[in-house]
Amino acid sequence: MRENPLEQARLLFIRRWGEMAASWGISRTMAEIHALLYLAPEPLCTDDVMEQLEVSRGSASTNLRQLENWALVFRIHRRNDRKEYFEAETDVWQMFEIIIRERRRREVQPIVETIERCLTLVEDGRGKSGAGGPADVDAFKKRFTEIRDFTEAMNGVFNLVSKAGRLGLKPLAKQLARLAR
Amino acid sequence: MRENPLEQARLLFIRRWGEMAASWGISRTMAEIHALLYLAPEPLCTDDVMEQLEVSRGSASTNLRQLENWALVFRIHRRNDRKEYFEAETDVWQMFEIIIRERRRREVQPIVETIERCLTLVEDGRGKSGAGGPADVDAFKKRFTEIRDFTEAMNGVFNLVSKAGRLGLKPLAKQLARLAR
DNA sequence: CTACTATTTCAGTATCTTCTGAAAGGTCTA
DNA sequence: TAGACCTTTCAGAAGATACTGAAATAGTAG
Repeated sequence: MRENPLEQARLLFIRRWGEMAASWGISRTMAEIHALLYLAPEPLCTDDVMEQLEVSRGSASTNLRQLENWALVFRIHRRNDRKEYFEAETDVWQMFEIIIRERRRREVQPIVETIERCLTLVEDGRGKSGAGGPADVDAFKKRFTEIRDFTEAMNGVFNLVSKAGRLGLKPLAKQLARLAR
Repeated sequence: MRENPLEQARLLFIRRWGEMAASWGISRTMAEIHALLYLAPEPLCTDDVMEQLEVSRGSASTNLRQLENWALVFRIHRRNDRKEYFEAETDVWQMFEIIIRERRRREVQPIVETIERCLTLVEDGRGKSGAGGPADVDAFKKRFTEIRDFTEAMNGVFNLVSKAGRLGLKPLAKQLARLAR
């Protein structure tokens, strides 16, 4: 079984998916479970996950719950079976949209708000005593403004790619042209 | 000094920038140093960094070195001064390009190569004994192919945004239209 | 060459994250 | 209501990451 090429591919992918996620600040085990389910031809139960990835019941439960909260994994109930089964979202563009939307909300929004606040503070500082000259104020304002403009542009790009990316480059170009008008 | 609005903005931004980076798998201190230098009106030396962020000499040295390796920070030498000073890249789009290019190389490329390898393995598995039916082979192939197509599309988007993003949406649309043709 | 100044390295430590395993909690059936 | 079965929770353990502080290294001027 282990030297079966399909099985090799499966294990290799799961391992690397976990490593990539880990380097982007997502728990390795959570990503491995996601990969396992992404490749599974049918829903798996908690014990399947525990067995295949060699993790404890607690870890499997917690990580499956998190994946469910992200809407990357769905809980499936079967008649005459008390167990819960899990199935992954398999639309890659949908996965992308979910991940970007959530991470933006949790991990980018705070800095965006902070920058707005900083711009307000900088304006407050203009002409205040001990605040450095107007040159300093302008320098700060420039730096903050540049970051804000960048985040706004990226925001637009991601929204667009989420919406039109799956359709290919042509519709993406069309949408973008409309936005740029 | 602490209640100076400019100073408040500076400290707030440095703190948040570090937090955001930490949640994306980049060392908090490294990001704080980067933010400190990004806002500094002129180059700072190691002792400035140690003092302002309250970190040890070892940490300052290591993190500055890393930022230099990323080309997000430059080392400056002054005549009649043995000390080294540091200055940040201040072009936000350039920062973006550097970060994406490096992280792609280090943390995305491995999974891309793995997927290619998986697709090869899957083809090897076709018709092999114990490998599951052709239906299984096709299912695996589909999942891997979808991820590969996605990564290729994203690759294109990032290259494009790196090149044309700073120019605004219009040139971006123009470039994209050319690509899509 | 020596003294002086600045930078790098690294073993030990601290901190943060994630996992484990077992107990507690839920839910269904007889 | 008891018993079977499954899931969740959480205190303690393990592991990963990053920091500290001091010794080693490197470079420069006299």
